[in-house]
Amino acid sequence: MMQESGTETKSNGSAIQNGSSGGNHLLECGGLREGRPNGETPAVDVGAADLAHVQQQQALQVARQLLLQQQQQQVSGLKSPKRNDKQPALQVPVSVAMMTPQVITPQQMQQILQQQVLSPQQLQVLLQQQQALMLQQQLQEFYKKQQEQLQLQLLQQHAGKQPKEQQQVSTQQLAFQQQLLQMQQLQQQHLLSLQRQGLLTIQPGQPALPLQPLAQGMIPTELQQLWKEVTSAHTTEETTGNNHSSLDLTTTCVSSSAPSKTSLIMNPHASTNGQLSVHTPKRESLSHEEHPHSHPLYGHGVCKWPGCEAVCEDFQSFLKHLNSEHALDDRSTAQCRVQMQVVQQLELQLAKDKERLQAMMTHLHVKSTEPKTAPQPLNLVSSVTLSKSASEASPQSLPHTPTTPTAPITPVTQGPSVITTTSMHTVGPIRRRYSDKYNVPISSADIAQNQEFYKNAEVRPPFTYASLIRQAILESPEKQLTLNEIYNWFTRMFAYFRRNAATWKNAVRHNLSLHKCFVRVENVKGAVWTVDEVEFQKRRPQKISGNPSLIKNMQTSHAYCTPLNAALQASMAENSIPLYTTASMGNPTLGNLASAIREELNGAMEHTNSNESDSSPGRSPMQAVHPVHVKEEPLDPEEAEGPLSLVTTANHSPDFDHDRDYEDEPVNEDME
DNA sequence: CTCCCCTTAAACAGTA
DNA sequence: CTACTGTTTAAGGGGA
Repeated sequence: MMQESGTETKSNGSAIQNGSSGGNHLLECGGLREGRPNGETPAVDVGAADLAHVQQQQALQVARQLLLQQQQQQVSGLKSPKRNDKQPALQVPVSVAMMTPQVITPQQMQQILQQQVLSPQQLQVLLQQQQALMLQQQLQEFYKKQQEQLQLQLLQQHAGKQPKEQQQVSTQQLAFQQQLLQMQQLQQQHLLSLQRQGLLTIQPGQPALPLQPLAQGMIPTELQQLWKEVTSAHTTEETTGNNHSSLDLTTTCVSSSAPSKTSLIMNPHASTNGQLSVHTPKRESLSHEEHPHSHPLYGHGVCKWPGCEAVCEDFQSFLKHLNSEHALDDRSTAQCRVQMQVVQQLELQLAKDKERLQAMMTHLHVKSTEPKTAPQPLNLVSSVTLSKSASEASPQSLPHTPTTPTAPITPVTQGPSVITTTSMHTVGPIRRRYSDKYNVPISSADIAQNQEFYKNAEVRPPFTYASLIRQAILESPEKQLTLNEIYNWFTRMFAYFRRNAATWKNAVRHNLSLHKCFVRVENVKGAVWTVDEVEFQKRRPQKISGNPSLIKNMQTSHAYCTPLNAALQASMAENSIPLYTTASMGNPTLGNLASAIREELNGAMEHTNSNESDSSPGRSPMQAVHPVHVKEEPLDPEEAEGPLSLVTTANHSPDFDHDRDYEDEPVNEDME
């Protein structure tokens, strides 16, 4: 107000300005800039617990590769201090291992990962090598199986039981054989090209690979995928008689799969497949039984093509949909690339997080299974003190330190994430924004995990400043915080905010001033900030134009959520993990997640029936406002005051020392 | 393309 | 004077 001299209509202007809003975008999208002062790219981070199953198989491969490499190193006289005796049991030739992924148990894998011998970059490289190798192996194996299958079918055909069907089958099998030939040729070409690039040395444990060839590594999988479709469709056809779509699909795809072009086409399949060794046995069952719905892109009656979610009644319609909507075009190609990135980063992230978790547990000497499943959205309060020491010990510590279990305070955390982030970004020429958003940690299984994650990982939280500020305030016992306390909450809860203080603090102040939902309350000792929930929720309805599919909307309305969601859905579906889009509400873990998302980012729903049901007079955030109007609506100036009651009354607290434990920052908490 | 939201930067004023 | 707190404005990016 005091500034009236400078610019007139200050106060008015702000009021109007604030009237609108309703976004819950995350920092992720808009926020980051390459040119930032300290330039730490907000990271790639996903608490990938949800993907654990999916990743496990992949991790097994990585682990194996790790071991092999280690062995080689050892042979050549390099230090490998931490290996244990398990290796002999693990040194399975890759090819064999491929066929029997179970050779290495998850425990073994974890052990390997725990040894932390490799940096994230190394892991990534290994991962890619592994993918290429694995694809190769799988392809070969697949061919064998296919041929066997064909033979079998041919034999059966000779036996000739039902002429009609068999005739159909025979024509199809002719096509199969032709395709098989084609594929074999393709495969050989591919093999050659791979080997030419040095990508596919048959010997394991080779040095770092260029990243790009990975795309080509997908080709075998693509073919494999095609064949899978063929077989599944084939079996389906035998019963349904509708064979055209599937056959067309495959033939067109195969024919169009000129070595150069195809590399990108089927990447989503490839990615999904590639990391799931599970498919190996699955394929088998596929060809024998009827598993029409086992298509990686199809599940729960929905097309799982990232970002699609089209409803397909049955598998046939799905195939049609797939054919028409996700044909070979620029968009699909781009999506495939994105998906590829997603998978890569998730894989990497999982490994990293496991590593981190292990280090954390080691550091804290905690039992490995943490029962804590925070029922609340983002209540980090409980465990704050615990992690404080660890997290704040070193904002940016060494990149990668094999943690000795005895180390008192181990810098387990941020280094890797930062590094990987940058490396990932340099890797993918693909739209970086996407990648960033994909890596929003929403994926982690529960909130608590996210909290820990953010405390330690220097990853930008996917929440707006407003959401975070609100969270900070609501978590406080008095529902009010001083600016400095808010600062401290930020630094305490998010490793990311332990740097660039000037920037984000400015942003915090800016948000406090800008948003009506934050109310400054004069106090004896100064001023505290409170949250006007009504105001806060006012922003929500705009986007979530209330309707039954609200949850879904909310997810799609969050940019960060959507891509990741799509990616995760596909992955989770593989493991029959309920999607939090649709089924999450019933699921304890994912339900938490979903509710957290809602709480954190939208606030609307949760508060309607819980917190603020009383303070929001009869206007459900959803229905109250029509989609758009809000913007210019010059909301009456007094409305900011009305609901205040719920907080203002509490602002007596003479000192907030119980809430301010700012060892972390030299800030002036005791300024008076 | 436009509108809106969010973030970031920065200027500026008041206060301790 | 300096540092902190608050308020505003503006620019730029991204999503709808």
